[in-house]
Amino acid sequence: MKQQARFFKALADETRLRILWLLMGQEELCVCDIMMVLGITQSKASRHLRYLYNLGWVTDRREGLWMYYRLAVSPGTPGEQLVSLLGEMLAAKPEARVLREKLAECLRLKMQCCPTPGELTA
Amino acid sequence: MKQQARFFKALADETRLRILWLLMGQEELCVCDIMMVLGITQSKASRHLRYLYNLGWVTDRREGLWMYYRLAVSPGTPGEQLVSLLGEMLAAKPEARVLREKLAECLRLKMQCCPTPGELTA
DNA sequence: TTCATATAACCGGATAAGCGAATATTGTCA
DNA sequence: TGACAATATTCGCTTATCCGGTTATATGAA
Repeated sequence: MKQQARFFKALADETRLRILWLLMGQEELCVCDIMMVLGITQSKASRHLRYLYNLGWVTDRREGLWMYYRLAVSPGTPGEQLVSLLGEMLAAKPEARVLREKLAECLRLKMQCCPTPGELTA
Repeated sequence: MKQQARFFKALADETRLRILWLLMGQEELCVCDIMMVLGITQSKASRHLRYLYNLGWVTDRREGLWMYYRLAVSPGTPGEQLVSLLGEMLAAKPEARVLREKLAECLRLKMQCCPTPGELTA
């Protein structure tokens, strides 16, 4: 049952919840997106993303200098049920809505000034 | 979203998971039941039960010297969904089954040697 | 009241988690 | 190759968490 405790520990941190929330609303995000939207340092963003990666919550994909992360929960697994539950819990929160709006704005600006193939198809 | 992080933090500890698991299988339990089944100190059992109590996961009921705790998740809430998800996750675990068996044995012995009205109706 | 029992609360100490700053790694381009 | 950019990792540091042991509180009985 130590395994289960570690599983929930991933959700026991506000920053990681925010990251998962952003990834729920977008196919994939790079580290700098998350830094900007959440207003956190690069080291903090990267550290929590690696944490989630090591526990299997997200996968990564390198594209040039950028590392893109995306949610990696298989349908029917506890992880998937938990993520959708988390989504329900946060959908009502104004704070969470604001994050989604900031994300959309951030992605819009990015695509406008320096579009990449990755972003155009996403 | 700090609230949600605290919510999941309750499940980020193996002892608390075990306690919730036991409470899922029984109407209510007193502190000494949990001490015995999990093989932990009184201080540890009480501490985690108060933790769960303060976060609203369980309610307490005093009956003489004993404090009985029971799960306090309202149907349809995230808490209830989470508890049932946790139940699914643990049901397959041999370790969790063993705990339930130890609990049953422990309650059987208790009822045999010193039955109380509370236990007889439960 | 005094004692015994069950539980809660407190107290250090050990361990783990989180952080920013600095550094290392990896990939790109000239 | 060297310079640069995005990300990962390491390094101290601070803070939070968990623990066993102890003490305090509450209840019931003698």
